[in-house]
Amino acid sequence: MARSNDEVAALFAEYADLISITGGDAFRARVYEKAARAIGGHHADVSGLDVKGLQEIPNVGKSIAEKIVEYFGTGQVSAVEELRARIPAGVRRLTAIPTLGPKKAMAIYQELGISSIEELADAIHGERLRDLKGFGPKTEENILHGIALLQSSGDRVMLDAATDVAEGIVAQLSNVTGCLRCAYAGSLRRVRETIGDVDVLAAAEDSEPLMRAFTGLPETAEVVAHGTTKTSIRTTKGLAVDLRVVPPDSWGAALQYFTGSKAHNIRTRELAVHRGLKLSEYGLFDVESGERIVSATEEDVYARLGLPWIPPTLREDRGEVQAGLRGELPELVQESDVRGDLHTHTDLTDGLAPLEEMVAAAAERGHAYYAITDHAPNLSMQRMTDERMLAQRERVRELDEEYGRRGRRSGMRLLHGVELNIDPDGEVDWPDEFLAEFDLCVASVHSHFNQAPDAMTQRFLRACENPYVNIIGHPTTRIIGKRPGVDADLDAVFAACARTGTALEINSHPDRLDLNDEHILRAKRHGAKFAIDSDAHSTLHLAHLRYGVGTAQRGWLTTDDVINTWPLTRLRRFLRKGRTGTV
DNA sequence: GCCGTTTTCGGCCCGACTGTTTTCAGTCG
Repeated sequence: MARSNDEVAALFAEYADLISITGGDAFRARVYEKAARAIGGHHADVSGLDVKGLQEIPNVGKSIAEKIVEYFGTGQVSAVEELRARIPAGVRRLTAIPTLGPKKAMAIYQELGISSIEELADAIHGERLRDLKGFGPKTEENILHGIALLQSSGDRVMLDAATDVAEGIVAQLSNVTGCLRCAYAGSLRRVRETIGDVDVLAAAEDSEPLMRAFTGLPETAEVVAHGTTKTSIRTTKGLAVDLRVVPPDSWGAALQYFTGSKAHNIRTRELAVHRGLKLSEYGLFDVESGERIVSATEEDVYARLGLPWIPPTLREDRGEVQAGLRGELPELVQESDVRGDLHTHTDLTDGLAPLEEMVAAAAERGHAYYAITDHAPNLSMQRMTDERMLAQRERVRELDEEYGRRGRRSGMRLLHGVELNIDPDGEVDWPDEFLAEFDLCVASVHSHFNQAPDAMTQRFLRACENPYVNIIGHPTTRIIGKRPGVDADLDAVFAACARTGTALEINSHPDRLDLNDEHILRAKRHGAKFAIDSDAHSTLHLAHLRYGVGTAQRGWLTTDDVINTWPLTRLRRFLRKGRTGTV
């Protein structure tokens, strides 16, 4: 939808980086960063706006508006091109390494001529970096660690980026004449947190028109391999996409095969062997006669193996086949089960949209309830005060009345909450009296990520014991490919959450997905409850919930585990926690 | 380069942490 917004946002983010790297005005760089964020999160497509309309977007003034118009008119922005000409693209790539910012990247480039991560690693191993002013052995160590972290996510892309590409391609191929079915399979269909390449599957009698359409897609930058059953391309953004075309009657077996996981497929093939059958991407066959028994739908294939259809998010060989055989597959939580979002921001702190716009967008999504949880004062960069928070609450109450009046079907109730900061001792921003007035409190770690494990564990336990803390936000604080999760005794934390009635968040932002599937499985065994939240900082982020739901499914969660699938009365009871009569 | 209950110029988020330095620069959230 807002694809051109993303293009412009990426361009200005790059421009901001280039300004920083070349030692330009830091304030100017920040303005472009802010504009990039605002444009990326803007609801309307910027390609259709004129200079005047563009200037209505916060942090977009005359100069930036004109650059946007220039971009859509000429395909580039001359100011950006000038800086690009001065700095190799690889230098900017260096700043993706954690602990390596624009100043160090420029020093490395100017002094040693290094403009790629590989060259940098070589220079460190050759001990050439430590001669530079401001660089020492520890810096080298940190950079190497950062490179390892960066490469641990490899060439994998985030879930949202891969989903956008895959859905776009599926939509285009579905329109090709002769295409009977088209869907993406692979790790994307299983909603893994990062995606290596996208597998698209199509059913047709004749593969030729589909293959031709595929290699001719606007997003196709390079055709890596081209055949009648399989074609591989690389998109303009560098993502590898495979298209496989199968005969219509093989659809189910092929979809099952290409969805994986490998471990799940091995398990299902074993099951087939035990029954004198053979399972491949072409179908389920009788070994004796060689005759194909079923292959048209996944349901047929699973049923013939004595299994119910297994949701793709469970197909990781984590006991789903055994559970299926016993008829004990969980009834997984679905996106449509989610009644409300319990962690969202507005422009009162670091969100992009005003309260009214966020609430309207939430209502548009059909939520039955919605919580506003802006940051609290201890995250000093957010400039929150008691007065601002109370004024926001007034406005939330008014809006609640307005939206609540729309009745049971289309009405939405608003909760006024807060995202508290859990300090190194496990304390939060406000005293009990003030906290008691919120409808709910999310509490999260935002700093001091490197505390010793014992201290970190105590910090979380203390927060859980707080009778006003309802949800631990993005519990491990990891950022995929950038920052590992905190080191704490998570089992102790999960047990404390279960004991105290504190929910664990499944933060749906594609860069976080925190808790992840494995943590969810562990926490569920402790009896903890969960909240699937968007942590939206713009109206567009509200849609991220789908990724949180997918992650929850990978953790085998049902609606009983997820507090924001519950009716409001049951949710409110949970939010009262242990505090009734204790204060 | 943007913005305005500190308002059309002069600020702009700010404090902590780290590693490199002998008083600070760079990075991060």
